[in-house]
Amino acid sequence: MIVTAKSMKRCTVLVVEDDTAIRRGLVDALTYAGYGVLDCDNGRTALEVALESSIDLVLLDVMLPRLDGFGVLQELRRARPTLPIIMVTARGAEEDRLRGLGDGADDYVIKPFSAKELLARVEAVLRRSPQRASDVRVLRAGDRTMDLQRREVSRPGVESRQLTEREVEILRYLAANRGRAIDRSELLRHVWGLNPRGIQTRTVDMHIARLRDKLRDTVDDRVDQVDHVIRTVRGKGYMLAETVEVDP
Amino acid sequence: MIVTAKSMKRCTVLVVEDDTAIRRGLVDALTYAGYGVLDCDNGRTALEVALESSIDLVLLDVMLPRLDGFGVLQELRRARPTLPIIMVTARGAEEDRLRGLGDGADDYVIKPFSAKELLARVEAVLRRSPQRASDVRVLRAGDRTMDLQRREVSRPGVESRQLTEREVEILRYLAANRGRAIDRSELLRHVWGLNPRGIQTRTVDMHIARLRDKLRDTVDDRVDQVDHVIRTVRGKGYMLAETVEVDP
DNA sequence: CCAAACCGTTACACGGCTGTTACCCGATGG
DNA sequence: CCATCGGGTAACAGCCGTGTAACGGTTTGG
Repeated sequence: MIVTAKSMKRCTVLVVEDDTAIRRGLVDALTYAGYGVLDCDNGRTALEVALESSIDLVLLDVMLPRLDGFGVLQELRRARPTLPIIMVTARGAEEDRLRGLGDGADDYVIKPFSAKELLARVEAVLRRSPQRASDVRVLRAGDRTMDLQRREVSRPGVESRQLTEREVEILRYLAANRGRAIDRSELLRHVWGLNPRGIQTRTVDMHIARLRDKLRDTVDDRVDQVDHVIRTVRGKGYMLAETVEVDP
Repeated sequence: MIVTAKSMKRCTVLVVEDDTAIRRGLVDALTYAGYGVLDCDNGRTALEVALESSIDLVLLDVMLPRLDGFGVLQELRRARPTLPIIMVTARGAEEDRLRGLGDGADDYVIKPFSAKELLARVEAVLRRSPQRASDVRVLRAGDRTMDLQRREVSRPGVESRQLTEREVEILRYLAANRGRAIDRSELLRHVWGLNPRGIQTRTVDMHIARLRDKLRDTVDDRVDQVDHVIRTVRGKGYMLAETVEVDP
């Protein structure tokens, strides 16, 4: 399936490639598939465009005049850590692929490539696969550490507190969907495995409260600090504060 | 971070996929990430290779000639119950994923996928798969010494107590999988060699209790100190406390 | 052959986990 | 300003997971 899904918004791709013929081929294929396309032929311009325009994905050749692909890759990663980037490497340049992946590229294609292959990879990278809950192992917020694998929350100098299975699952789900407020129904569905019509219990709230209590941990912690881990979104639900780091 | 951790041994992955282009992509990505890679294009050969060579993980396509992915999965599971297996399914084949997970696959990736996504899945599965337990010799917790080789637990000034083979194996397995709660099923599988559906026996608990008793050893030891060696993770199982040192 | 060690099962008591209810407070909005 | 609503949490009761004593069967070693 090459055609973009109905629900998918029209994405804009930046093509960075100095060979005019190849560049045109890329632009054509992407345009035909329904993407918006910008293109340029050197690294420095690529950086400017990528950082100023609203780009959803970058197709990045390795061999470029003025600033090579790796330079662009590193700069881009620093400025926009989540921007999807696909490296375009020549056949036989194995070490380029390794280096690209190591530097944070999402994928690579090998020249020469078919339009079908290219589009498949673009689609794969754009389909931002949500982080799987099972991958979340550790959350950090300030000096607090929430170790979901060991099921405990700890901070330096304080005895660690154990977490319940439910509490772990709540944190796990919030972490896997961070950046978004989760309403109580969704939590009940995914953590409890229920399928509630409306909410009439305060179960979720209670568990959040107990969780916050364990996070608060020692009494000296100011209450409003707790919101720096689990934030209440009034009228909606709860979400992980954006200051919380999520480690795999 | 794509690069495999320093501490992780070099793992060998078996790629089973009949589409040549996709197979090559898989092999490339894995090779460049530092894995050893074997590959084959049909189910029957896959079984032979997986059972004869020393494979650490299998990437298994569902659609295969001669013996389909599920057949391979079941055969493999019977022969090597703990071998990590990732299924590769086509987009939209929901029931395939469910069936795969039900049959004991550890994870799945959906075609098309990016190299980064694939490597993330492989890493995640390898990370949570059980480690080899054979090279654990001595555990230390405080002034207690558990010598798995000599099958005894000792502490200064107290007569040492002998451990049974089962007790040694339990400690060994917990030590090899430190930092993770092990449920009773997993222990029954790895220490007893059983393949339990549900748990209805308290055997594991009993052995843990006897083990703790030997660890408690002298009466002066406070009960809650025992949790500093084998910790109960309620609703899950047991795990070695993080204060326990593991020597090879 | 006996005794001791080892092992799995059963039974039961305890305590932790959990969902519910009730009540309070602050926010919201007229 | 008051009325209403949404959220925080104290208190409680039921359930179920866990610890372990006791028992009987099996194996091991003398």
